[in-house]
Amino acid sequence: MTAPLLDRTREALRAAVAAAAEASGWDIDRADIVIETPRDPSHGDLATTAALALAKEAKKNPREIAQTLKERIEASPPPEEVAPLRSIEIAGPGFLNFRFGDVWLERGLAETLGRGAGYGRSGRMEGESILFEFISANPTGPLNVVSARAAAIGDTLAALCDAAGARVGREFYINDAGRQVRLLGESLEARVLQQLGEEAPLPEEGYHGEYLVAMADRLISGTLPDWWEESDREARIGNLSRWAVDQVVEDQKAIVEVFGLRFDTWFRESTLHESGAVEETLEDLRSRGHIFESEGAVWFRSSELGDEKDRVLITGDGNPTYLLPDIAYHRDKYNRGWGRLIDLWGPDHHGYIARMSAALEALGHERKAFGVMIVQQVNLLRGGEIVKMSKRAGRLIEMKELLDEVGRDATRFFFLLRTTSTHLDFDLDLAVSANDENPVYYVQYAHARISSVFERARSEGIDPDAATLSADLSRLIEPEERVLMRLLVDFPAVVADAAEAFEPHRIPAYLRQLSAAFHHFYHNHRIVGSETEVQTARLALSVGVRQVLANGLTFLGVSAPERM
RNA sequence: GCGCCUGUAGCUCAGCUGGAUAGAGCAGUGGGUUUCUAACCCGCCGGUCGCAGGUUCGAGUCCUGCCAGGCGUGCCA
Repeated sequence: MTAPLLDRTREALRAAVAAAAEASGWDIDRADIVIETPRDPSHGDLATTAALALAKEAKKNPREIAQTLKERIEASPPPEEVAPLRSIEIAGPGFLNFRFGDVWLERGLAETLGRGAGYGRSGRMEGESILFEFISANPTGPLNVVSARAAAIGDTLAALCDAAGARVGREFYINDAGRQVRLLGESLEARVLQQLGEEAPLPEEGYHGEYLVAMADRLISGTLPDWWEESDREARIGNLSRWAVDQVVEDQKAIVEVFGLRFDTWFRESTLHESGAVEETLEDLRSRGHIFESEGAVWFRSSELGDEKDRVLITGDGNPTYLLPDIAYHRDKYNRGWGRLIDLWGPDHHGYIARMSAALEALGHERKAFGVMIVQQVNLLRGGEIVKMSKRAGRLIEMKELLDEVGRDATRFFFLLRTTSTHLDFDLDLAVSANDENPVYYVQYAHARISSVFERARSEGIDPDAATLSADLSRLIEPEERVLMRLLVDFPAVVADAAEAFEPHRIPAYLRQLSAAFHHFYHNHRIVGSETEVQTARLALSVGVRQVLANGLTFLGVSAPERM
């Protein structure tokens, strides 16, 4: 696809600066030429620090270099149809500030209107294929709030990378094998027996949550399955575990859907054991020379690949540790054709990154083809106090409770507001508050407000969508209008930058900025009722703004209401 | 001990991969639209960017060392 206007413009300027430097005999890597948006709009539309970067090598005053570059660029400017340069200024220590003709922003608005719901997409990450794995909780209980945060981030990140042109997948990993699942079965057995009036203590490290009581109810209230009476206790535990896992996974699927996200795959660990992929992986590692045996256990020599010590894959009593099937799982992802794997893990897993990276490198994959984002912990605040959570005691805030109390829009918005790597204080009182203290409404309100303006226009027989076709965009000359147009031009780059940096929080930040600019514009200028041609142009601008608000909110999984 | 995250306004946080005078929201305070939604807009108040060095034309951002808080450091998952 054609690159968005801002990307094209930057590229054209970069080329012009590079050519000017080269003609002067200065050597600068094209990629090192930074073309940025000045913080202060009075410094122009775009700026470069190239002269400052060249100062050392050229052994000249940066302002002199800037002067030379300026003259050469003016002598052979970038193509008018991409970057209609109106002036170049030298400022400060040697910045080059570029200013464009009005037509530049008008083209940007035209592009926004032309691409509609597709505006924001680009080809920045074309050719990449990325599989995002997130939530991936043990199927032993309800999803909690950290899972909710990971869900919001993973889903939005995938959407952003998709918009940037990458092929993406969303995957949920179900650890339905191993000790925890067995404990789940044993815990459920105890709950069922208790309800049948028998003395049956919960296993020491079992699951104490109330949800197992409810689950036992469900199991008994129907007729107990045939396998319940099976004499072999092992078989009964196995059946209970499977049954319980299915129940839990169904619940997880349901709540995830309420949260508004769809996984492309729900991958079960057990399939890796059944298919022999676990053994295959071990043999693969062995044939590549990364396996040794010691003290009766099978080890992976991960210390040779950056891990702090070697890791056990098969324990002394012959069972695989969690690591081996997990390596097999990631190996499977590559085998399914994904070029890059991104996992979202909780902070308690950070020590695990080195060994997994080592394993995947041992299997012949590039280190940068595997990445882990640590989603930091969430503190829920109520009345200014941290709500204590404890998994062991069975007291934890479930994702479902959060959604019931706060609702999907506010929950997702709050989780996406902050950088992923920081601990998050989630103020429940603020999130549920339906007043102007709540930042969620600010963006949604801008969208609703524009919708309301359109309703008004239609009541006067004016069709806003038709206005976009006939509008003379050069009638948009007010400063507030130009600010909005510039923000619209920025949008695809904001999306692509957020995707490449894996920083979804940039989207809500941008949307707040855009909303603020619209509220400001709205306050100072009339749309419906202004002079006809101006009215048409302003309606077109509003269509563009509303479209970008909607597109951005869609990335976040937050609704864009017509009225509030 | 070692590893990871964090430390920026009273509170919660941004700061675009090293640039120009460090920004928002909330709280506080004072105003605003008889016209398309006041869940809005405008003003004021508020800063030793944890501390100390270093790198350079330039550091909140990079390097080193401290200080403080959180999490981790299993032949558990």
